[in-house]
Amino acid sequence: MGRGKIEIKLIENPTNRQVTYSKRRNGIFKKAHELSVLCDAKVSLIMFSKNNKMHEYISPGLTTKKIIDQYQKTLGDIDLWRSHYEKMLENLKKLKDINNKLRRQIRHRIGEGLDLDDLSFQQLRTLEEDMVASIGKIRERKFHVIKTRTDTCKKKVKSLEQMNGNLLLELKEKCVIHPQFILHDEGDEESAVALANGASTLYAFCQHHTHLNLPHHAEALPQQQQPFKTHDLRLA
Amino acid sequence: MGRGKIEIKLIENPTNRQVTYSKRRNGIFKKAHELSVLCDAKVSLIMFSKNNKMHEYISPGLTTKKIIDQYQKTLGDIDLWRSHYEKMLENLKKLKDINNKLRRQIRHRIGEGLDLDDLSFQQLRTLEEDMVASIGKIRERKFHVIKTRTDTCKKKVKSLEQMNGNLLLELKEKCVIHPQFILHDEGDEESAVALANGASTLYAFCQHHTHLNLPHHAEALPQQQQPFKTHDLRLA
DNA sequence: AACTATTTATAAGA
DNA sequence: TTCTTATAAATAGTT
Repeated sequence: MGRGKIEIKLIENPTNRQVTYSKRRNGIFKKAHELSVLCDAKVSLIMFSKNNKMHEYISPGLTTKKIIDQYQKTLGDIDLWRSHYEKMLENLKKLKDINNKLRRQIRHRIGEGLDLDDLSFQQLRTLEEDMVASIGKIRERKFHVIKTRTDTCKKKVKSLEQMNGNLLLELKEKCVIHPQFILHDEGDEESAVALANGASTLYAFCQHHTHLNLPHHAEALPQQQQPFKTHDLRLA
Repeated sequence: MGRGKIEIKLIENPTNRQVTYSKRRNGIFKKAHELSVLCDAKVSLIMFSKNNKMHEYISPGLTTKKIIDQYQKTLGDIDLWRSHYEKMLENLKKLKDINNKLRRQIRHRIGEGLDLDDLSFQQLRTLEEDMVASIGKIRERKFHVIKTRTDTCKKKVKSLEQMNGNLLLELKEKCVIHPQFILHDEGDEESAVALANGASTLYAFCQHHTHLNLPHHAEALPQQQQPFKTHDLRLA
């Protein structure tokens, strides 16, 4: 169809080839569209020119993805992507199931009414026993934590007592050698002595530093270790 | 191009449509092939007829997969598949995270040593309090279950006692009116009396029927209600 | 890109 | 479906 008949073989002249590509591409797109409309067919036409420029036609109301999906469905399960995709879907489903089971288990352990309803008596007993054992372990750990912190605190108190005692002695010595260093504010010296004796103000420091949140009345107690001991008992 | 000009709109007559589809499909395939050869283009042409019959043309030496891959590469990240795929990967990751958190929560509640290590003292206390409360709820439920079963069992015992009493009376009456019905086997009559008195054999039935799994020594107890009561206490 | 002589595609009919 | 054929449409070569 043209001034002369042509042989169907590669057009060597690049310009000619490009022109022909352009013309025929339009022709084929037009025909694809006519086919879509006339026969209500789904058509996907993708092409790449020799210089890899892409052009596509797709029937109205469709996406290339839809066509390709249908294509792959038609060809069957050879498609790698699809199987990969479906494996992921399966995986997703499994994870969701496991999640639900875990949630249910937690709700059982929390003791949520509706969820306990589907446990048998025997299951309830087992659950209870489990939980008692678990609480035991948690308490053990709790005691371990508080023991460690108490010990650390005690050590700090001792070292501070020591340090303060030493400072006090040094201060007194200095006062003897250089009387001009004697403090005029008696209050200051009193508190220094108090510190050296391991007074309760040290507890305030200790509490603040370790975030133990002891009950307030504990600050008034004179003995060093008692607050922790009573606290321990209260928690047990 | 034909005997008459046609309007480009759906061909209503199915036969005509099918014929046109067939002819034009061949035409378009021929053109696609000519384009491939003349211009060394890569062409993928996939179509589905109205009745979903598939036909495809692909340039010589290519596969549809190759074309589709190139198509997706060209479209780059707009690609629906890829984004879908990546969304799924994200989803998968999230689910796994949730899973791990749930597992960790359970391990905390079970009291697994290594996992308790990363809880603070305050967290341990809260966890312990939670668990005590949960155990309370579980016990409540357990008591409710056993109460229901005990009640049901009691009712059954009563109704069976009643029934057996009645049967025994009826039997005795029959023996008076029709002496030929007197049983020759004394054992049978004895067990009938025993049943009427609500003997322990009823417990055997009751236990089997309700799956209470009472401790064996309970069968020897003479009082009706004691087994349940002691069981209750033992569990509490 | 536009023109146009020719080839090609195809609608309708058989 | 396939063949035929009149006619519409596409396009090769030219401008």
